[in-house]
Amino acid sequence: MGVNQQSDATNLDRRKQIRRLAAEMFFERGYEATTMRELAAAIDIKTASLYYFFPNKEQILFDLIESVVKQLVLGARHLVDNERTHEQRLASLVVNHVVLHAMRPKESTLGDSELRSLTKKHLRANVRHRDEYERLVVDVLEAGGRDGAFSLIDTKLTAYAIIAHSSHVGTWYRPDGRMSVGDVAEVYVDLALRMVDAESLPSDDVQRLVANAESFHATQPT
Amino acid sequence: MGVNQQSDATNLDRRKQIRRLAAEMFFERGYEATTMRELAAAIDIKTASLYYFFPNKEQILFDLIESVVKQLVLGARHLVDNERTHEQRLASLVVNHVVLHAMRPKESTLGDSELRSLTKKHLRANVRHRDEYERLVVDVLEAGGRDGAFSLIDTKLTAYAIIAHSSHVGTWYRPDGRMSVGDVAEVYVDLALRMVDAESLPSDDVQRLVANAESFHATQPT
DNA sequence: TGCCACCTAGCTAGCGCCCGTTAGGTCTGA
DNA sequence: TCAGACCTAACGGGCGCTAGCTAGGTGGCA
Repeated sequence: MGVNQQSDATNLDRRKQIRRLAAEMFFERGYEATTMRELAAAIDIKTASLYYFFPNKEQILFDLIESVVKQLVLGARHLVDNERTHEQRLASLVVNHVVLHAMRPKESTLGDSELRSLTKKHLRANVRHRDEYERLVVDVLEAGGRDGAFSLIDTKLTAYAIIAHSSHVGTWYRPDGRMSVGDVAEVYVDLALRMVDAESLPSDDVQRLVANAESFHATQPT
Repeated sequence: MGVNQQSDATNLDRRKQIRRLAAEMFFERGYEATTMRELAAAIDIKTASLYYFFPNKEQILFDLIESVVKQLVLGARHLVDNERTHEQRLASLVVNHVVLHAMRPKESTLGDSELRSLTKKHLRANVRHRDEYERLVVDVLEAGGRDGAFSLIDTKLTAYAIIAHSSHVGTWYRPDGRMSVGDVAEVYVDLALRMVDAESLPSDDVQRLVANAESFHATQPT
């Protein structure tokens, strides 16, 4: 071709470009329904060239799913460790979850809907991360329960419920909708606090957490 | 073959058998990843014979998804209409949702994860049903809010959250686990009532609803 | 400075396989 | 005898992936 040498300014990180478009297509059509030919066409390279950057199709999916769950755990630890009260710590978890799912809805959702397409090895690796994340949530709930800040109906199911409905944000949130990420996060924090029968947090507190989460996830490698 | 004439006792409802196995395989491997050949092999008929019962693959998926969402709406109306207080009416919705998702986890989950594989026409039909269902939940919440029985943070997001985390039951519930359907339903009812800041319901009340829901969904055509 | 080995980022061509679906035949019980 | 419930055989096409090539840089060293 010769014409395309500098077509993109981001010519140097084709990998990132592939991942971005793959996330979009896997999210919209599903992993199995997306073909390497379509993905290549969307990027305007030949199919075989994808294999220069990734060894196979499944590795692209795994990279996407893995990066999100790692980021989720990293963000959760980072935010929780800075907070003192049980209410603030639970709020950190919810804010982290909602903000990441609103910032990267496509990749985030893949981790819920396309796990079955991973190889056994990759699936195990991912389940380990998800268990670790679940553990984090359960620990915060239990600590609050022990100290009397929370009244828990069922710790594990409460953790499941908070994670499940917070993840759902990725499927309906639109940046140009009626609510900002901060608004959405505030609602979900309030809901979570009610679920454990805790005091509500002042809005300023939540917005501070949202700002922290946004800057943490914006500056992270990927 | 000649040997297989009466192989199953349910020889007459091959359609049901196909649907049951398709639900299982679509749930476990995904719709796109399941082939008509595998499905036929699991039933022990030839691939072409599937086309005697269904015109194409997508119709099987649509039948499964559609039957669940219809059942969901039917059950919700049936249960809600019999209850008087706002707390009982919200509890009805949650119980109906949880019981159906625990009774038919595979079909239920397809309606959340495989919608994108439907044709445009079928998708529209399904979205109409889902919107109708969402409307039902929103209406119960708003009525409770108007009468002061509930204190709502955000009606629509609360509805989303309740639907999302109650649907999640389908992915983790096992009949031989630590909790019965009744136990699970009770937890989710309590969580939902907390989310709207309402009084908790006596356990007897919830168990009565569970029994109603179970018998309603057991005797329904499909 | 000039040359050459090597690297990066693609490319062409095609292999081997599996996909959903169909046309048309056959067996069996009522 | 005839219709319902299957079957055999195969079509056309798309799939993931690979072997092997190449144009244009980059770095080391004679």
